[in-house]
Amino acid sequence: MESSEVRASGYWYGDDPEARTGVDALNALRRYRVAETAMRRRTRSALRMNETDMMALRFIVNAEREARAVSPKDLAGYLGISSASTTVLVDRLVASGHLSRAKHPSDGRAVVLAVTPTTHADMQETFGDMHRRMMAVARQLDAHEATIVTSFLEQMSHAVSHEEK
Amino acid sequence: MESSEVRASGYWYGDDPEARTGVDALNALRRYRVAETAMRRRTRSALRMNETDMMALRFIVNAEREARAVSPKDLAGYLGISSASTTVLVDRLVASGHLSRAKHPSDGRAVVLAVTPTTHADMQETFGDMHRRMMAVARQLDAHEATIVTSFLEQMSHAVSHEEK
DNA sequence: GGCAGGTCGCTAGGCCGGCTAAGCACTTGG
DNA sequence: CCAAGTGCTTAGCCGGCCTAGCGACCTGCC
Repeated sequence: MESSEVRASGYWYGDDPEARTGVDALNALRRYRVAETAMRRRTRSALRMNETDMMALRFIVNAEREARAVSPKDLAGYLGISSASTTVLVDRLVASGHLSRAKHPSDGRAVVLAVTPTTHADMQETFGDMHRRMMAVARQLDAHEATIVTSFLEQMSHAVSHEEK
Repeated sequence: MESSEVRASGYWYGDDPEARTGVDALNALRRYRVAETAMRRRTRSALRMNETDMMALRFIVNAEREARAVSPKDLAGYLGISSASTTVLVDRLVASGHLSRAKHPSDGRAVVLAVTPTTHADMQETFGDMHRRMMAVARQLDAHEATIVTSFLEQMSHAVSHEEK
């Protein structure tokens, strides 16, 4: 209904062809989401793995980075799936050689999960470059710009979360 | 590895407590994604519907807004699922009273999909407020800010899409 | 010390939503 | 006017989630 005024607010940027409006920013945000979703799908199919399995591996890799042990229960909580589904998920990842199960040193019921060295390297390779590119873009922002971007995204998060009227 | 310098670049904002860095912006982007994902899950469960069905309805509603007829084939293409799955999806949505099938006026093979008035209203109600809130945030940006935000998001999209080295 | 109740992970079985293959109804080009 | 193409559907399969329920183990109370 308001598409006719989309480009109407260049009043103080004059007719700078680079001038953008808030609506452009909104569209860019939508496009980013699409790009990210596509990236996830690509990664998933490249590694022959579903989204949940991906997230599980990333979670465990990150936990290992800070020397934190991960149990199936932790994983289930993080992923928001049942413990039964988690068992099957871990089975899959063990079968595909990405993960190993080990007994918990002090609790006989518990299991400690660890990624195999190969997988650790694969994850690094798969996400390392992308993460570096994103970081490079982020670092280009000066404090002024970072504040604007951060504030915009925080407000958008709020707009999206705000279920109460 | 670089967490120790996260807040180190406030050099020209001085010690303004509001000053942010690119890394903050990156984190805000990640948080936005989480918020959006959560919103989708909430909506889905509120409407007792899966993600694909949601997207299908939104697609059809938007198409109707611009008086464009939607066939199952169009839907399949948009959603990236097979025509068989689309048939079943349409069956579901017709059964739940969200959608109706009608014969195409000139092509006897084709089907035209339309949402029921109730659904149209429901969708409006469900997404209307959120969309308005997002639009309100977007409109607060002046051209300068919008340019910064848009450029950041475009570069991030690129960073994420860039699969070729 | 030993048992009652809680916790952890597993197995079994069901459902949902995707897929491919194949078929039917209709359109269209030679 | 029929052969090939197109749109949608049906049939049957599979992956990944779920709940229910089990055995092994831990722990707090007597």
